[in-house]
Amino acid sequence: MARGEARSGASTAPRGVDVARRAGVSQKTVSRVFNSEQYVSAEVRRRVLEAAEELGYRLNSAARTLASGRTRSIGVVALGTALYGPASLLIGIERAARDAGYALRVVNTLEGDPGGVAGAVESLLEQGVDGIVVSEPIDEGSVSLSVDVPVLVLGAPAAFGGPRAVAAGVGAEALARAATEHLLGLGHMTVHHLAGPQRWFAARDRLEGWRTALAARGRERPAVIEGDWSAASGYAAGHELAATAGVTAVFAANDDMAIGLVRALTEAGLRVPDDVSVVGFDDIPVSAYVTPPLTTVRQPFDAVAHDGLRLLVQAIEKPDAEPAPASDPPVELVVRASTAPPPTRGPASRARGSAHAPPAGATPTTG
Amino acid sequence: MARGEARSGASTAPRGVDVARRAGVSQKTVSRVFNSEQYVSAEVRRRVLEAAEELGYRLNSAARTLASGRTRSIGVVALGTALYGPASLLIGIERAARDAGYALRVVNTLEGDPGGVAGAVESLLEQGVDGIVVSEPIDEGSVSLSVDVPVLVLGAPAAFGGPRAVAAGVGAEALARAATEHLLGLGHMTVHHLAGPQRWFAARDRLEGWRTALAARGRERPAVIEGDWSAASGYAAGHELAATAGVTAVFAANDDMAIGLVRALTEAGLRVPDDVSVVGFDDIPVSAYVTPPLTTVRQPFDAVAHDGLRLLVQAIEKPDAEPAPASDPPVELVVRASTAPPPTRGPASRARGSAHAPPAGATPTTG
DNA sequence: GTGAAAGCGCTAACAA
DNA sequence: TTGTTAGCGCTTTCAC
Repeated sequence: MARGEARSGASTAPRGVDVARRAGVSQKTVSRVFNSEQYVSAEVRRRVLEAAEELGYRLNSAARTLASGRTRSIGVVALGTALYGPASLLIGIERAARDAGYALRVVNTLEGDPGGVAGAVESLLEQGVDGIVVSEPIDEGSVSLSVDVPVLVLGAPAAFGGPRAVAAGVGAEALARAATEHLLGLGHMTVHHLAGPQRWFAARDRLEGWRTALAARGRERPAVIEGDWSAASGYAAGHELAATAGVTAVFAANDDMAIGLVRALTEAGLRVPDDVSVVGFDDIPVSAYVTPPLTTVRQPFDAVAHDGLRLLVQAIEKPDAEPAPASDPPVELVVRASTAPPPTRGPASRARGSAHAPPAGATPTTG
Repeated sequence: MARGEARSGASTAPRGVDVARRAGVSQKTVSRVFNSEQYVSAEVRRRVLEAAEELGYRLNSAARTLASGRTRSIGVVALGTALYGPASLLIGIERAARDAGYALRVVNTLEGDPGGVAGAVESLLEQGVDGIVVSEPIDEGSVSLSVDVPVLVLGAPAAFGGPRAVAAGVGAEALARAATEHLLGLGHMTVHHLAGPQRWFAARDRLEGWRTALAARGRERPAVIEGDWSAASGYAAGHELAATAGVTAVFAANDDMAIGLVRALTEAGLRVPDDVSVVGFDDIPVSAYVTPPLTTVRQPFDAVAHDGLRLLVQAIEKPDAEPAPASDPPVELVVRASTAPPPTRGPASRARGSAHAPPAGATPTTG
């Protein structure tokens, strides 16, 4: 059947042979030009490019994939891109993938989705990808994935992605430790922790960092309150903490919860940071402008996405090379106005209902 | 060359014929089963499925695409997924696409990217997509795109996506009008507007809604301040507005700017809402927990993504059918504590440096 | 209901 | 430096 006839699916788009005919070369030469292979004379290249331009030629990626076995694309399994962290990570991944010459296929797995991560991976495999990024997964208790393409796990143990997976992370544990140490350094006897949902590896890492920092100083470890990342859960936790004696410092596992927490404390008549200091996690865009401006910790999403993708691309293109270890991302604590030394007089002296003092400026201080 | 030999790219994955052989049928029958075609006996279907299961067979999507001309995937051009609106929209698009049986290819175009939207579209076309979603584009002054697949434009005029494009939107103009009317209804003589960057269609729509609401009541239209969506720009605008006489109500084009704005006003000694009322836009998760809880407007991202994708899929699968018009999304104003009637005494009576009264609870009131 | 044959548009291997 | 040949694994068409 001739091209352009009624065969459904037959498109009218120009093919390599059309360009070849027009340029007076073989189809293979057109292929060479579009793959930037060597051994094509400048003159031939020019003619091919010109012919392609005139025809509006575009490589057919399905044909390419079928013939070469390579898709030149990377699949991403993302969870809850509504959250600041995962969303930021996705942006970094997209950029890094594009820079490396890979297109992106995205599957979102909302928490509680049937099939979960495994199902998402399966669907990516069906679409055809050269590698897979599992971004900030939650622990579903499933056995590790077994796939035949390289896997990069972001923000979780490499083992999560199967035996041959590589991993990269924001170093959440070190960041959490820094946040906790900042509070201890201000003189607080201990630090309470408002944790994220413990099904998330990201939440566990932060808890672990907090625990480590307290242990290093031999401090008492108060009971952990577990939130769900939302400001609403931070708010609920805040009311709970306000009713607890001896709370002078709280490390929240993300900024949203910290903001809800601050609000609840304030409503309960506690001043932040005079009575209670609060540290968040993420450095979301508004955290410098809430009242008081939030001391928080900034995650190096770009660096992590970039590093991680480098590992993944290496695993795809040079499967035998030893994977270079991911570099340790920098710890960046942003000190603003929600933290201060503990109150010198006991909690009994807390002035209920008093308004808090005008906080310091919103300009972040990096340390 | 036999399968499994050294030809690079030759994978060892089972093919349709392998399944066919095992099930004792032809390869075509395997294809029928996996495409849910009719005219396959239950017994044959069962055998095929069983054989496929045993072999771990998976359809090869590149081969499918090449043979059928259909990719079963949709490309998304997203801008600045770091922002709450675009990120939320992307989640909705992903879900709607998956429900419709399409995979997603995503290209991020950061503002100022060379090539911009046109370049992103070109790269999607190269990857192979059956349709394209342009999500919340900015006006780059480029002529409209001309592509040979259906285009859905989200949050901008359909014309932006070319002659045959369809469009859907959050109804930002109506939402902005509602926000402005809420303030006027409280008794404010006029409402100032802190606009988003006017290269964004989304920002223009909000400005237009504000303008319309003022015009409808014949009110004076104050000079517009243009921000860049960030809390920092809202903060700068806030200091500017604090120095302007007669400002009693401000409508900010998003919540981040509103939060920065509130902070600047507060620092300048103005109380929100006693001296100045502020309305945001988006209803970001923390807006209920900042001080005071922010009155804002909620965008129906899910509904829009869903509706829009329905249009796009229809354009892909039934190109000749008349596109059903997108339904008007609901207007949802969330009234919290950042808005109140204007101060009865003149601005001169504003108590500089006084702390603001404890705001009302953070529970949203929908109206 | 099922099967055989002919491509889809490209890349791999080898020849010239 | 360029061309030839043979598939990649499916879907399509048409025959049975």
